[in-house]
Amino acid sequence: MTTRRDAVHDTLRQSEGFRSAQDVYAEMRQHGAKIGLTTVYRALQALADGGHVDVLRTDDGESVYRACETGEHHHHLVCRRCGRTVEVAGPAVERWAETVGTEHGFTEITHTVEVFGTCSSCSRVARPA
Amino acid sequence: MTTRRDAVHDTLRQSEGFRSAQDVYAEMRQHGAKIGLTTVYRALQALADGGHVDVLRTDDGESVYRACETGEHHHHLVCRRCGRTVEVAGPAVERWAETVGTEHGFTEITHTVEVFGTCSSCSRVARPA
DNA sequence: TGCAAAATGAAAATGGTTGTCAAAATCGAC
DNA sequence: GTCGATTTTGACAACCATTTTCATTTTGCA
Repeated sequence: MTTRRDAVHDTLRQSEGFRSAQDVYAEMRQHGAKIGLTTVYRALQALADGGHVDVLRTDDGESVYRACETGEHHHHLVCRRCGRTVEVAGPAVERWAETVGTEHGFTEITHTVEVFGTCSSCSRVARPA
Repeated sequence: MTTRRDAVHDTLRQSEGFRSAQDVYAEMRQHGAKIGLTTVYRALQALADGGHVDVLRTDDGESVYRACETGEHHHHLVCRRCGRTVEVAGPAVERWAETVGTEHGFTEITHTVEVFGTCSSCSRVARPA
């Protein structure tokens, strides 16, 4: 009962960066897969719930997904131009978040951290913002 | 030409935490203000563009706004239950983001950092997740 | 005062995402 | 293998925050 979900997962794994549900759907159809948009959404949600893929929101509110190489907690360094993504660890940040939260009497502390930049390839190609 | 915008800004300033455009609109109408939803959206965008308010996205894709006390770069510690928000500085995080980006050959580095938790008042009231 | 430019807002359009529901695939028991 | 029950699927419609449109009102300024 997971053929579809695996197919979605595989498609995601073949991508360098974060992809939207619609992206994944379009790509799968192009490769001849018989799958509906609804199913792609459901598969991505299931994968995200199970911690198999990471989710984040673009500035225009789209959810984008990425197959993580590691199951451990990590953050992302994302190229704002081409979407290429590097997984990075930040023990110092984890500690900082925990400390800051505790200092103000907060409990059950979580955090979101994403770093954006222009990767070396992209900055070589075009300079203007 | 800024009466409306100021009114929106004021409404935002009276709030403890982040508010959605629809929230702000509803509240202004309740207080008798004659303003359209479109204008609220436009005002919030203008304020955000001008750096007068901070924007972030909720998990369900809604944009929420908050009047910052400081114009300087800072992050937020947000209570996930009541929305109460504390502005926090994190010099260590700034440096970390910059370093991590540079190490991987990225330029023009920016970052988003938000910390979530349950504030002391809320954790006293109810325990379950 | 007059008029051009900007602001306003009601209503319609947009678009990603979710809900609905009937058809198809899958599973388990016999 | 077969049959009914359960799950999965996907076309389509519904949702809803946000944006666009556009006609009207207000404002800026000579």
